[in-house]
Amino acid sequence: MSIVKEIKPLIAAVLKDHYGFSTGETDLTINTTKPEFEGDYTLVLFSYVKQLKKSPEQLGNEIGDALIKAHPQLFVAYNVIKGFLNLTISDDYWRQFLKTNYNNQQFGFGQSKNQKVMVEYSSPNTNKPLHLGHLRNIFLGWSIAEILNRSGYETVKSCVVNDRGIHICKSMIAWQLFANGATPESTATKGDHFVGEYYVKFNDAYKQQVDELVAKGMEKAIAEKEAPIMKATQQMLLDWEKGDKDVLALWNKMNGWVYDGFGITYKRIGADFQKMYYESNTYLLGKQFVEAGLKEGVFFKKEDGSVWIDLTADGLDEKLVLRKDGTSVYITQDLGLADQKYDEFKYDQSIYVIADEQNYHMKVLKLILQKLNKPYAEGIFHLSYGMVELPNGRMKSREGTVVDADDMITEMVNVARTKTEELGKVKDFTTDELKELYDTLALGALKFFLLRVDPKKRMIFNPEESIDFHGFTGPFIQYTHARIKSVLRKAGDVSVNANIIETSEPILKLEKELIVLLEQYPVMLDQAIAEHNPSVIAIYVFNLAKSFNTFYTEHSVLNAETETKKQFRLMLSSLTAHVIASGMSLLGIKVPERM
RNA sequence: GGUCCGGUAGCUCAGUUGAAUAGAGCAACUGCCUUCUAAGCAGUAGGUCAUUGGUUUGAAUCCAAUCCGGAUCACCA
Repeated sequence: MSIVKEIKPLIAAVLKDHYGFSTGETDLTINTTKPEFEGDYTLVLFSYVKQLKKSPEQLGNEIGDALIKAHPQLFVAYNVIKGFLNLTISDDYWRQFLKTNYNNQQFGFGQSKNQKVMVEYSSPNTNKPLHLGHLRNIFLGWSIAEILNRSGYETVKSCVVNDRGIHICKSMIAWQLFANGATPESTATKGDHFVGEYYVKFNDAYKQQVDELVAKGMEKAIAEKEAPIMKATQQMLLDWEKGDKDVLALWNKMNGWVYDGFGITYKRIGADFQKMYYESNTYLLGKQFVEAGLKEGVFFKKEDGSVWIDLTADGLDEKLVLRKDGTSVYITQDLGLADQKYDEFKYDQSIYVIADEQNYHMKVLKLILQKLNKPYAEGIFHLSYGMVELPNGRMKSREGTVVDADDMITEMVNVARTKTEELGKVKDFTTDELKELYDTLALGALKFFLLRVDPKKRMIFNPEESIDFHGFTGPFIQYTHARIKSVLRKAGDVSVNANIIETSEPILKLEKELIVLLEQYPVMLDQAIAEHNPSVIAIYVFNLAKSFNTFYTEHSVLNAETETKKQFRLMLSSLTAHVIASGMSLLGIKVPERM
């Protein structure tokens, strides 16, 4: 149990015993004490001053006295400044914490929650390669699943591949028209990039045809429908739906190329899925909901035969759930897929990692399922994230302003190589070791960059400036880890005598700062889960690394003042390295032994 | 137009269940490598927390209005 959770009921008890004042533990405001004051944790007193008719100073002194008297093993000192009661926790408590956990590989992990959570993420289209926006999605989804997993939830990572529709047909038509049978192999191109090129070719040709028609005097809106290449694409979609053999063969072939390409990228960045869904299999789902919904009066039918739900009472609009020709729309298949997932996995929670442009859609999805009284409706959570934008606005694939995921990784690897060579610290590494280190640093920098920001906020990426390796970055934290490991290696295989710290001298300020932070790790995990927000972990691990570096510069571990100090600091360093490695692994980031 | 999200240092972001003098990183400037990794540390400078009003002992945080930016409201996906 965390120290704050431990303290709260003790304070509540004092308030009750001395003043007959009942307060919920959540009403107590306890913060870490600011470094300029004496103490570890601080109780804010203002809220009780009025009700108890005492001055903050008097109140603080009385509570402080009572706490020390009742729990001398826990509280050793206090001071009151203005309305703040600063409490000092005994060194014994911190030593005990360190002793219990310095070698505990499970530190921070939660007990089994007996709950299953599905996390759907990535969900790419098969007509173009992954870009920076996908990376944010993938890193977020993977990370939140990992955080849940380590905290005791059973997780199932899933992916819906958007493998059908007009956009896929565009690449297919363009390939038929312009490829002359070229393949990824024949052109030595990664499959997803290869197909993406034909998607671009389609758009170029389409634009040209529209311009020609407009030049001949046709109205633009009509020209956009009449362009021959567009008509051919629409015909192809119809043929696909009819199951035309040749079209299906081409579709399978081109999607296969894309999957090969995605596979390479997924493997490199560490993305994985336990369950794949393909839209070509799910796009007809959900029609049974329409029947049921009509019967229950949740949906209604218009004269033209289309089916709707009226959500105006919930502050939304009327939403179409079935076209007049009886075909499904997007929301219909999402209803069906939610149901299918539940059938298969009986999830307690289902998290959808989808960009915030679909906030409305996801709100409607959950609302409809609630109105249909689906047992799993409450467990649906949209992990909405902001778009990654360029300094001059959104990335547009048609305008060629997307930052390609593979290119981005390659560039980061180059930066990692350059910086490593400049510093020349790992000249004895083999080629393989160097390759691994560059990958570790490159992906560490990239993942940290995308995960350190609150998912809800849209973020700006400037391709002109490569991602930094100093300061609030992945490599800074990786460096700190390598540094600690270096010290631990030099210390040798010291089997730390945990008893030796029982009589140790006072814990110094910078040691205390570090140990207090370490103790908060499990609380951070809880917070990250409560907020569905991996940036909580990223910020925490950064602060931990920073705190270690300050300590490290000021105090020597191996040449500590006394042998007990040395033991204490080795344990402290060891736990710090472990929490850094553990926290970073929750973000999907590896930490090197040396760099 | 309706709904939702955002506006904090030159830049990128924390802080938003109200609490001490609003914090980091980058960029700028100044120091620190003969002892554990300087991808580091210490320091200087940089703020009308979009604006106005309100609630409160106390507001970047809550409420209202306004300004600015974005998303969304398709028989598109």
